[in-house]
Amino acid sequence: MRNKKKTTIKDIASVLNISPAAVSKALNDDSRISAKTKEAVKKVAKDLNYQPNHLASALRKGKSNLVGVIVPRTNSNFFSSVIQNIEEVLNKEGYNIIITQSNESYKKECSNIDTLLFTQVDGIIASMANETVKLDYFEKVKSKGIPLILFDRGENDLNVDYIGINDYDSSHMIVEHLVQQGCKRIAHIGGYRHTRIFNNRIRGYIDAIKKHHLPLDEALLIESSLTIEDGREKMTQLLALENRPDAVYVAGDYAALGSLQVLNENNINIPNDIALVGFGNEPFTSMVTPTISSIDQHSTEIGKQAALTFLERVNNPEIKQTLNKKILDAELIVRDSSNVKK
Amino acid sequence: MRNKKKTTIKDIASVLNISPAAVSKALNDDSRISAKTKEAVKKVAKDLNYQPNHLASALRKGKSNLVGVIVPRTNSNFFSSVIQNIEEVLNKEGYNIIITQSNESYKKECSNIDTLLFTQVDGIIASMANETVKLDYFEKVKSKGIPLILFDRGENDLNVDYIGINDYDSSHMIVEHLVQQGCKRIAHIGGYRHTRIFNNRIRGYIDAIKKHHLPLDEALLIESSLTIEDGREKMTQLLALENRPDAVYVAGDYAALGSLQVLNENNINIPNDIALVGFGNEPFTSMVTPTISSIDQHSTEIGKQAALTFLERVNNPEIKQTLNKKILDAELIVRDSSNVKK
DNA sequence: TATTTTTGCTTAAACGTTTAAGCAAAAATA
DNA sequence: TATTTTTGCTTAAACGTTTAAGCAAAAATA
Repeated sequence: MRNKKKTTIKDIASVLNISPAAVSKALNDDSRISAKTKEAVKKVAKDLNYQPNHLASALRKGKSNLVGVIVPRTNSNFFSSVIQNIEEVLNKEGYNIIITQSNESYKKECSNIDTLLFTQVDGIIASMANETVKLDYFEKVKSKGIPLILFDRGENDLNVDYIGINDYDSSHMIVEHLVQQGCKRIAHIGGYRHTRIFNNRIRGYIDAIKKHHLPLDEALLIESSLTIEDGREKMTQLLALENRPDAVYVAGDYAALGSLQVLNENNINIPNDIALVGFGNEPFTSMVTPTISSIDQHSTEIGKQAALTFLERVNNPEIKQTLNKKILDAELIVRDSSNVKK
Repeated sequence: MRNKKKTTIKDIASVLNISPAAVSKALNDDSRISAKTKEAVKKVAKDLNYQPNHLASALRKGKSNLVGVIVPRTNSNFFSSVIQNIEEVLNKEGYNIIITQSNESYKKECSNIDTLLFTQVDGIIASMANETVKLDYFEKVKSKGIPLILFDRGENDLNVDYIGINDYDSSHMIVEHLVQQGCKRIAHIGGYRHTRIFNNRIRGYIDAIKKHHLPLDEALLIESSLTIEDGREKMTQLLALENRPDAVYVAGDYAALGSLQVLNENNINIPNDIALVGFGNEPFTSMVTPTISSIDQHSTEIGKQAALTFLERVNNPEIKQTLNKKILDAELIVRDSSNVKK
């Protein structure tokens, strides 16, 4: 029963003795086709198991109804949640998404962009790889004239839509919370300064420290790749100081986890000896011992906003893309690692 | 400088005063085109920033060079690693992949299949949703005549290629390990029996228990959805027994984590009072306290094999698809949760 | 009833490639 | 030198849709 030859509009047309054009219009509910014909066409289409050829219609219409999504990795609660929400919004509007991952590599990101452009996507929603400094490939997307929406990891210089949280304020929230817990020497294991969001967190940290008249010690501000391993290393480095911090704010949950492991291994009481706060609210922060306080980035909202922003762009192509930031407030989830008991 | 009008083969042809056909052949390195012409064409293509229109070539060639991947969720180390390896192998052969997630829902899985078929993928590599019992949509893929490759969660009845680990033997490995640790009452929180892999784990558990002449108590064998929450619930249920188990083998790491939380909350010593083994080797198993022993499913190898199997199918379309299982041996990673100290 | 508008289609071309078939010129062979 | 083969292209059609333009018949309007 295997029907290798695919049913086309022409097959339906010849069954009903009408033109292929009429079939196409009937299937698309054109107002100039009679209800009777529409019904007949749809019945035959079903009987013949007709599946429209997306390639042909996309080619003819110059629109693929596909949206490309690029994330550093899918294996993260934040990104997979953003993706899920992008998908939900876009599916309703007849778009499908193609997910690709850069694995934090600039080279992979470039090849992802090429792949997506090659597939003729109608737009790209992306969060940039850690490695990415050169913006040439993203400029290429822009020059194609299709919408480019960035989230979380973006870049002002691209002058496109951006959805993210307020990293600067988040740092303030964290420092304030730690001060309230009685901490007086707060360290920051931050991300790479060249990435805007991490730079904002660092700036927020510095300003908040100044605001509260705490010591702003160079040794307490460390740049990191924010992997588990690097979190371990940087925490070890902090413990080696003669004047140890009494709180550490880590700009990523994975690095915070590495830090926590080192603290536990050294029998340091968390949060009484050293309090710990992470960033990202990954599920494991509430699984480990002690549970880690962290910043929730509202992935649901970011995903929805990214999708809606794309829709607005694609439906109003006459409006020129400009820098357009939507900044959401983040939320600090206080857990055991920074909840000093009285 | 925004060049809205895309460069086509015709543009290149008119610059060089040759036919579009010659340009197409030059770009595809056809042997009947002179080196001189090829060079000229490639230079002009680059100058005009020519990007081939994938839709047109796919339509004409009847081949999209896209492969669809369906996973229950991307937010899992196992699946994201499988995907990464599928991608690596297929990219080298000129294929790109489209990732979709079913969120363990049958309905979503069906719509994913429709999307992928609509996009004219050349094949589908999938791991089935927990919910899926009816195979009609997968039959639809088969009836299209494109390769269908299943991994991890598959179904014999579909008679297609399958790559997975030996679940039956894995259960034996786990029970044997627990027996060696001195455990005498081993419980199993298993997945849904209707899913083949979970059924195999259950069968393996039962046979291994019999083999070692241990008590096969109905109360010790529980079916579960294997979420964190359900793991908590089922472990609570086990603790309520008058004759508690001294070891619990959980068929999924998330549920194992829920179980671990309940044990910790009840101040039960792991592994001395109750030993615990999970399944899947998710990264968090080595992050929690105590670390959880688990089965590694060789995601790298599964991804590669799935991709290679697809390539073999697509390059040999004349060979009829039949049930063709590639079963890899899994590996038990022993950690603190089942390492009884002497 | 004569004219205008609407309905329900058809015809033909197009989207941007690829490819089978063919042909003249050049090169190789006899 | 005559014949055959190879080279390097062109021509034309096709993949499966969509859509602008058009036209006859039916319906609405004057």
